[in-house]
Amino acid sequence: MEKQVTTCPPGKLKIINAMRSLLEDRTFESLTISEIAITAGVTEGLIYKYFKDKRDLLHHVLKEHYEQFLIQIDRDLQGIDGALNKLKKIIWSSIERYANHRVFARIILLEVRNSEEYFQSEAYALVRQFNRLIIEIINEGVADGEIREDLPPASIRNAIFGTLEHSCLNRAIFNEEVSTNDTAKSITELLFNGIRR
Amino acid sequence: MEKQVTTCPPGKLKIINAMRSLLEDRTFESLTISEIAITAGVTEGLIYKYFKDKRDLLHHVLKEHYEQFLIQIDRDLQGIDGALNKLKKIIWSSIERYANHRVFARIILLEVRNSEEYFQSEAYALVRQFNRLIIEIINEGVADGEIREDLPPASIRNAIFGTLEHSCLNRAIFNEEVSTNDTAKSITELLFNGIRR
DNA sequence: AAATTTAGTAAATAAAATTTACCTTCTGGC
DNA sequence: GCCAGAAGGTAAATTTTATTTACTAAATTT
Repeated sequence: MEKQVTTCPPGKLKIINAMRSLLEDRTFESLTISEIAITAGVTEGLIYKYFKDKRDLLHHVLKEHYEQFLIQIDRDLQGIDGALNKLKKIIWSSIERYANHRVFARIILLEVRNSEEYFQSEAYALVRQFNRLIIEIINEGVADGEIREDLPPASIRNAIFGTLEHSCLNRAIFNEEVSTNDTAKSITELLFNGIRR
Repeated sequence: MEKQVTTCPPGKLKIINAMRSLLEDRTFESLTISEIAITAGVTEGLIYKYFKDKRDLLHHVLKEHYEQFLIQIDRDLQGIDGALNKLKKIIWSSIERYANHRVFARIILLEVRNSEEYFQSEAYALVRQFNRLIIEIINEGVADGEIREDLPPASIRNAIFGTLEHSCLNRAIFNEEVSTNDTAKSITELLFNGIRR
């Protein structure tokens, strides 16, 4: 009956927040455990109490971000009908997320995919979940005749993800501005109707 | 008058080859200088004689790969007319390169973009050069009426690069097979004509 | 033939990550 | 009311890696 949330110990929270804040303008590799500990105001040992290693902490931060992202996507999709409309909304929401959460964008686009452990992490499980959602929507669109049936759904998903990510790469790397509405509009237009005149 | 090639010292060559070969099935982060030196059959110090640090060596390997890639692209484009035909060929050539040169794909898709130094490297200068080529072709296509003029060229480029890269990500990460012809065909179809039925 | 550069080694140093041993406080069961 | 053990935390040692330094020996230049 009780709220079984097992509230996060303050030290752990401080570590996570320090990591988030340091990643705001530093690369993962350039951060040291000592630096993270100092920023968090805890000792280095405590980091290893809560996380297997530096990467595990990174994956944890990503997981929290991704959970928020999925919750928002879920909301955003409420009441939207039709596969293309759903994809359009997902494109918009994703851009919006990358544009306004640079740490999230940097972690997922630049920092995690180069390690094997990531693909065993809970964060990656969430990514796969999002992937499945997209594939479902594409299949729905093909079934309804909204989407061409001569393209492999995986290709369509790759195009959507790839275009989205590449469009936000300069934001993640160089901190360039991204106009969510304009970018989402161009991408949607492009992917839905093609570049051919 | 002489051939001014300043032939590469054998030790340097051995280091580069060791790096290439280790990256075949290991991530950059997981490699140690000591391991690279042993594989190359040289001492650790020699690596620092020729390269600023571990990353500098990585960038050098990428640069060599990218040079080969650009030479091949140049050849592949010979005699091809029309912006869409050129883009089609570039898509095919890129997929082919990623599919058959996994180390190249891994380095550029997974290992370099997370460091600031990369964007100062000679390797990145080559990437920008390729980028400009694509933009030129897109502009040519718009001018000729082959490509829609209502989409920003940068968006089109992002879509092409992004889709290409995402289509080869599973190849780079999980060593999954990629059929160059099928993949190139789907991507081209998709980007040229859109996913809408 | 002296002077300098080039290719290379071996050992020291520095910088990180990770582990270990320990201390305190709180909590549930007797 | 108390005590065993878990939970939160520290401080210092250890290990692992990257990087630097000081030094040969051969080749090249002058």
